Amino acid sequence: MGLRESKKQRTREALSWAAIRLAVERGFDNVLVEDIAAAAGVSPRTFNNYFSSKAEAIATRHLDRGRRIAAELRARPADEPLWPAVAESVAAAFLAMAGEDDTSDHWQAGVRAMLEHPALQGEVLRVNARADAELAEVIAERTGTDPAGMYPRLVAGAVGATILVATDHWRRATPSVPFETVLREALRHLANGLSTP
Amino acid sequence: MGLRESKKQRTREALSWAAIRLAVERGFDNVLVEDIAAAAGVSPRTFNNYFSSKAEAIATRHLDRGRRIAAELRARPADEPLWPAVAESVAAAFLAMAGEDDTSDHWQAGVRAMLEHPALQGEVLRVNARADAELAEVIAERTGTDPAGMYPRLVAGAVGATILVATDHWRRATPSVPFETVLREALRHLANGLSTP
DNA sequence: CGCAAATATGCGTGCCCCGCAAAATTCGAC
DNA sequence: GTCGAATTTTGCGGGGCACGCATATTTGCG
Repeated sequence: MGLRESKKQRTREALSWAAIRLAVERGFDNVLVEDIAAAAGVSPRTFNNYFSSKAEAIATRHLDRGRRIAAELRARPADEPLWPAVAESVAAAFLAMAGEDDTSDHWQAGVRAMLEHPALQGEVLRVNARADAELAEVIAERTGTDPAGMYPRLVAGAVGATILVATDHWRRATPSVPFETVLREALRHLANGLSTP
Repeated sequence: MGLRESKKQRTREALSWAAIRLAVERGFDNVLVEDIAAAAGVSPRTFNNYFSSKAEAIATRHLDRGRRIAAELRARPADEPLWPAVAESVAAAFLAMAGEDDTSDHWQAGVRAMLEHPALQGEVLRVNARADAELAEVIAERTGTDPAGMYPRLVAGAVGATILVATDHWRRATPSVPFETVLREALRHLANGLSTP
């Protein structure tokens, strides 16, 4: 990557991170694009050269994680059975990105409040769908099924939905529970074909 | 329902329908709230008393359909196995609302274009999630599982994702295919536990 | 160095969404 | 029917967002 591109990357991350931090601290509606730009050291106009909305700047981290799941799955041995491979890929992707997260109660409460904003919900679901599409490609390769058929997309969609449910469940759990436990339980249900427990 | 409320209902539907028609005909960005309000015979300000955005006005039909699925499922015999009951409920809900749709190629192309708009994608996914939550409640009752646990939400999420995949697949299919065929194939995969075909 | 390409910025515009208060309409009791 | 209370509609105004366009600035390279 050239110097030019890596600087762009850093600006992008600074903007995204500033957007998240400010929105968690003050609430989505109490943050102006102007504030985010200032926190990242660029002009307000530049913000919209990187992201087409506040919500997109915040949700881009979710997209990165989704992409990483597909990447992890691609890197796994091709002869590994599908469900274990998926479970490990998801777990690995979350683990790899967990270090950056603040785990204080205060932060988590802020995140929960932030995620109630309609614009953010829509955007998160949208990036989830985009990640599902990438995941579907990998699954088609892995299972040898038609990439234009429904099967790979159905599996990817179910995995994406499972991650959403697990994440949501974990965020609401009181007292708090290790995320990996919740995630693996959810994926276990899925691997069992969602048969009634 | 009182006279007052039924009039509100009619206004709501007039606004939603006008929003859809205009957006399909001209494209989402080429329709102003002002146009929608005019087409429905109310003031622009009134539009936002009913819907908090253009996208919401359009997506509310999807929400209605989602709600209906939950209602159909609730109306089915409690001893029917889960997957067939779900499949029939989904099929029934789509069938019941199919009559109102324009099936011309022109219309369908317009719908496809409209659905590419980010704001609309987010909103559709959002209402899908809300419908999933209602569906989860019914599934919890039906399966006797903990409504606060993950299982009902996982099933509902998978069903919701399946419907999205089937709908999308059907919209892109060329030459066109009966929707019910696609839908039932998708649900069959799901009922099979998404095992590799 | 000096030029070409890429990026950042400033400015102006059109639109959206909502709060608020003032009309207008509806409903029920009499 | 009529009147008053409750509900709904409307107009106005404001704050903010997203983006097109032209200009300035920075960057990488010969």
